[in-house]
Parts: sequence; structure tokens; C-alpha cells
Amino acid sequence: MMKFSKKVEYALIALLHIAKKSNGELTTARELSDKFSISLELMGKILQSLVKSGLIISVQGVKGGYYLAQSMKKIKIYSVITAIEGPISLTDCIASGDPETCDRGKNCLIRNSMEGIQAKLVKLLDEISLKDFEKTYSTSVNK
Amino acid sequence: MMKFSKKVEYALIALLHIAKKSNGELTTARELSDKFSISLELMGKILQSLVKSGLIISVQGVKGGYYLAQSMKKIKIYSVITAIEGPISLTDCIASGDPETCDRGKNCLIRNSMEGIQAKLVKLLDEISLKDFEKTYSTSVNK
DNA sequence: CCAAAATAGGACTGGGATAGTCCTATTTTA
DNA sequence: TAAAATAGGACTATCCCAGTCCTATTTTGG
Repeated sequence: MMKFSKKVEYALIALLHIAKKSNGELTTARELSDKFSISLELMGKILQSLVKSGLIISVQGVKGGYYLAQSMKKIKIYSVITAIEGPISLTDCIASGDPETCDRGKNCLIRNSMEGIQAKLVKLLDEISLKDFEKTYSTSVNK
Repeated sequence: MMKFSKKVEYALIALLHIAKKSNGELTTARELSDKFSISLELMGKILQSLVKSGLIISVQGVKGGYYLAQSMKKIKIYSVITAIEGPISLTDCIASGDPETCDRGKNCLIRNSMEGIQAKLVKLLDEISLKDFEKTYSTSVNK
């Protein structure tokens, strides 16, 4: 259960790489595809999701590519996850928002508690920025 | 990605129900199966997982059943999850523990950062006890 | 103007995991 | 010794993820 999807992994790797570029320089899907051995089509789809969520901006055409739409500090891990997978929900009834959809209905023993845990989880992931994420990496590399 | 499996849901519901019993009284798999509309076989498997992890104790035979092996305060949500699904791991390379297993090898851009997030996640889930879980429920019911 | 390089995106597929079933064995009680 | 309970192996259907294939659109440069 508690696993990041491959797509989220790829999205984070891509974002880190895009972020490394100096001002104005674009990153193409092919570049990311080659560098990290991810199929061009898959990489494209992931980048498109990030565009739709406003994390990166795309430029079409021959000289096109992608660049960050926000600073690394503003981009949160949680945003990346939801960009790729949509809103997270620990259980189906939380997902729907309607207690009646839950098999166990209004009397579900765990619904409210689940919501509590989910809120904490979201908070945690929404406090980690891409910058934090990068720092962790650098720190561990330099040791 | 961020979803509790049905089995974990069922395990939590079962544990809360088992915990309600007064001292010494056992809960049978059939009772849980009936009350929460979960097949007997599936409920049985879940309970067996909880037994193996030492969260509940089983008594075999006609008058058999299950009871909590630890207090509600000592049973943590994280233990319940691992009892059902084994150790959590946000990415495959974290799971294996061997960086070489990761497609991206030692130079994986995100491995260390992922480990950091996972540690925070585990900490969060390991700080929530079954008692906390129950309280959240009661609180929301009484409002 | 058009070929090439790039993003955009719909449709489909294989494989693996989840959720669940079926069946049998073992333990214990009355 | 029959009945009621846990234990557990083997199998299955379904769903979702990861990935592929193919086509359309946009933009640049010769």
C-alpha cells in the first residue's frame, strides 16, 4: 500500500533535473527520457500531468521544452503526488466524500479516524518542498 | 498510491471490535464476519496475520476466538499495517535495502530523500495508537 | 512552404497485486 | 464423536499500474 508509484518517482527525478537548469534554459522530454532511461511516451505523459497542475510550463515547437512554473521552495511533494495521481484518499469512502458510498455507511467505525490520519499525512507531505527534497539528497551525498 | 488496502481497513475495524469486549471475553471470526459483512475466510486470514504479528492472541477449539495481546495504547497503526502488508517502502530500492537493486543504482537522485520521507511517514503512523484511533471516532460521533 | 523536432493526448495491453473464494486440516469442547 | 472454532494452502477474478503505439498539433529554420 504505502508505495509511491513509479510515475511519482519519475516526476520527482524530472523536476529535480529541470530545476538544475540555469535561467530560461528548457528541458525536453527526450533529454529526460535518455538520461533516466524512461520511455519518451511515459515521460511525456508525466510532464503533461505536471503542466496541467501548474508545476511546470511547457513550450511547444522545435525549440520547445519545459521549465519550472514555481520556485523549488513552493513546489511541495504533495503537489507532485496529486499532480500525477489525483487527490489521495486512504479509503474509498473518504475519496467519494459521501459516507453513504462507504460499504459500511454512516456507521463506519473508522471513517473519521481515517480522515484524521489522512489529514496528518497530507500535512506532512505538504510541508516538504522540492528544495527540501534536493537538500536531503545533497547532504547524504556529501557525507 | 496513498491508499490503505481493504485488509488493513478490516483489520482496524476488527481490532476496535475486539477491544470493546470486557475482560476475558473472546471474539470469533464469524462474529466479525457477520457484523461487518466480510467473508469468513478473508476475516480469518486477516486475524491470522494479526496473531502472527503478536497483536492479538488466538484460542482454538469450540470456545475459541481472539483477544488483544496488548493494550490499545500499545498497538500502533503502523504495526497493524505491517502485520497485514509487511514492511512499507516508498520505492523498490528502499524495499530491497540494496541501492544496486534500484534501476538507477547508486546514483539515484531521489533515493536518500525518499528514505527521509519514509522515515517521517513511519514515525507518524507509529505515533498513532489504536486508542487514539478510537478516540478520534468517539469525538466526531459526539459532536 | 515544408520537413523536422518538439509537446499533446487517445487507445490499448501485459503483468502483478489485491481481494476474495474454495477446500481441507487441526484443535477443543460438550 | 460431532460440532464449532482457528490455521492455512491453492486457486481465481478483477483492477490498476506501467508502458507502448499511434496520431495530431505546434513551432522553428532552411
